Amino acid sequence: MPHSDDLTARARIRDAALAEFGTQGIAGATIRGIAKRAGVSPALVQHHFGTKEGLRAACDDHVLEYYRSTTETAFERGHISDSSFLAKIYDSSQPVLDYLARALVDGTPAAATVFDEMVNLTERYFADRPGLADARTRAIVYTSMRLGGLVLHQHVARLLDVESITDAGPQLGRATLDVVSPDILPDGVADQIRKALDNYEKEEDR
Amino acid sequence: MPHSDDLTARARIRDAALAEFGTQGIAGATIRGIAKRAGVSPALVQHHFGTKEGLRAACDDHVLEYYRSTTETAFERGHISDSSFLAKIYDSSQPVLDYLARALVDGTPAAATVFDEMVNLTERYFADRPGLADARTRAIVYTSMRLGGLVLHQHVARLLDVESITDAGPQLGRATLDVVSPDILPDGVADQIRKALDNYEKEEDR
DNA sequence: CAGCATGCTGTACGTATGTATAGGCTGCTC
DNA sequence: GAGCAGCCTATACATACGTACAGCATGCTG
Repeated sequence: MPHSDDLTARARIRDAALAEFGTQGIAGATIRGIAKRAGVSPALVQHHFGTKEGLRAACDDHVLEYYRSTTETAFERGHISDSSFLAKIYDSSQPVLDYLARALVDGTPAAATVFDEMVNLTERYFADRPGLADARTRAIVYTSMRLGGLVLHQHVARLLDVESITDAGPQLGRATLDVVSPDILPDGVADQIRKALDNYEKEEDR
Repeated sequence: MPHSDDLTARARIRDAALAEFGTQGIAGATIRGIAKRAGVSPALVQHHFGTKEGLRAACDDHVLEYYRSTTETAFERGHISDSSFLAKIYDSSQPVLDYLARALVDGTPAAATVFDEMVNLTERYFADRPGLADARTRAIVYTSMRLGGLVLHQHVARLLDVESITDAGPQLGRATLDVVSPDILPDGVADQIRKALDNYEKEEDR
């Protein structure tokens, strides 16, 4: 599905850029490398996006819009349970995930925005659970922890001996449930997620 | 204390490299930039470390040795409670932390080793707690989560409005206690950490 | 004091990279 | 069919980078 030939060249370049930025880092990626991956000339990259920075900004826009649309549909369907929402993110295409992980470390504006909005969502979602720290700090720590698995995906995948962490979704979901305190989740959500994980695996077995 | 003039030029170059690699990324850092930061000529960098890759390897070695020595002293003192151990890591000098965070994402050998060893330690430390996932996967997820706060330190610091996350140690510690399930920690450890945090703050107030 | 190793610098070279420019091909409009 | 706009390429250029090399000062050794 990804990288199909029926995409416009512009879209193919953007996808290639996401992948290259994601795997090589923003500084490490090159226009020529991106062009090669997209199967076009380096000059076409410049034609569509102007400069490397412009291309990176376009990637930022794309990831941000992707993030916004997924959270929005999650909201519409009413089940903005934090986990299903984050599951959406993990269902993103690999290039988008790789880029987001890198962007969070390289400090692009979109990554900062995604982080901030996730913190805001989490803070609201967790409501007023009692704890040692204030709700805001807890939301920040929780978000950094959940995204940690994304940013460090290569190590998680390596130790689990899978190609991509998306190949170990339920396993990771269960372990996450073990690690995260049920006290900070709204009542009943933990059970809800447990059931969802079971159903997911049943469907996969068919 | 860091970056003092009484260090050998070789050590100053290494520290400068840690900082540059950490802030700019490995591909983004340049020999010239490192030399400038260290206050030496670019040629001296080459004289001491040969190539950029050699310099990076030296940084890897340094971080790995730093990590090993801190975990070792923690072992010797008998309190290899995971948290105090991770607190040690967070007490590392800023350049070392920055480098480690980048190295985990850029995928250097030392970073992979640190990750693996932390997983092993965590797995042993958590012993045989019951849970949905196996102990190994839980250790992997837990480690990725804890290191997530390190790798994403810039966003955590930004939202907490502090210069460095080391300026918010107890606050982050408390929030972490809120987020992490007490069930996976050995009995009594949560209380232990709580007390340690209180003592730490008392000492700081003096 | 001659010889030499060590730490350090200045300069130079080849290459890769971002970017600018000129031009070609296709398909549409009048 | 002439003209033109959009998509695309080939070539060229300036810069920054990693690296090689020759040389200078200092201090130690015989």
